[in-house]
Amino acid sequence: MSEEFRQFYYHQHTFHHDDDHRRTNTGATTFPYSGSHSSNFDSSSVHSNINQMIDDPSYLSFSEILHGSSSEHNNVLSGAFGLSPNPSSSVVKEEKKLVGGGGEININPATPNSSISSSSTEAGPTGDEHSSKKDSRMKETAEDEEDNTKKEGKVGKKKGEKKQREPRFAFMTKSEVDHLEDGYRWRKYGQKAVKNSPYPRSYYRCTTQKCPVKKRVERSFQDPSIVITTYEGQHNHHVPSTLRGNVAGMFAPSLLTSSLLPEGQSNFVPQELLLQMPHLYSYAGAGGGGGASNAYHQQTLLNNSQQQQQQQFHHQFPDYGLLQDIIPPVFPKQEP
DNA sequence: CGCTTTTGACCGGCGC
DNA sequence: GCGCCGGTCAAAAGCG
Repeated sequence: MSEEFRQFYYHQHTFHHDDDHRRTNTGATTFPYSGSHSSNFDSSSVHSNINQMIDDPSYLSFSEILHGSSSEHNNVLSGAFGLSPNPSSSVVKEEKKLVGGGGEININPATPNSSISSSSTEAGPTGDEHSSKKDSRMKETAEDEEDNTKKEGKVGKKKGEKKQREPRFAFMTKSEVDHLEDGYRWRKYGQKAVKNSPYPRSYYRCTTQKCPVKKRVERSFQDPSIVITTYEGQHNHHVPSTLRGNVAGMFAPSLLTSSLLPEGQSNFVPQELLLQMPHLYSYAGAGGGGGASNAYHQQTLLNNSQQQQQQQFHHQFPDYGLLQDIIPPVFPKQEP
């Protein structure tokens, strides 16, 4: 399982500026960011942001979502799903290497044989999210009224209790666009400088009422072409109807996941993930509906061996069905 | 005019 | 207690 945490599916994804379609926010127009962020990189704290996600035991692999248990199958999809934090999960303490540029990302422990160490100090069963800070705020807005999640945190949070961490999903994408179209509507509510990175982290919230989903978007400072997106929570609604006409809406999670994911996970797969699948791209092109609006040209980075493994995966899980072209797995690293 | 983004302030947690 | 940090708020500005 811990190995899976360190495997991020990696998509190449080139954005064409002259086809600046319906992005919902600034996207590439603000890239690269210029700010007063310090760039005194410390080699001892390399990409702590990425490590934080990868190390976080609350992240589970996609295969765990698919099959309901941890890693019988060593096939992993892009990134890491997070369900309720598992106190027994392993935490990788060692630094990982992120090799970019060449089109290949390797996130490996520095010392493979000793890379796994158990820890229950971080993100235990109660998590450590503190998104309900309004309790001490003077102001109350209508938005607050509708946000039950926050209220729960507000009311439910007692001394010594920590708020339950929401399910999370993180993945990396090679893209010039920071905020990828995913079919849902998001409102940016914050941006913070990331320590040891010249690139800021942006915070988005799903604009649908009562939907608790949030996401964070940031760039890897080691390879600025890589965007790291972290989803938190599950959508409690479908893709907005106004967006169903485009390519994103064509692949609403309900469509995709109802037969794929365990109960309760049907709205969990982020559209960004789906949109980045090259197979999906061709699928969308065939459909015609999203052809013009889908300006993404993508390629996965599977080598021959991985492709063979992919075929084996399809053979192993025939019920993957049509979805096999939408959600390819990431295969375990090759032994030399 | 309504919605979104920007951005500085603020908060709680945590380490020292 | 203090300072740092990640995350959030909300007024102001921007935009269509």
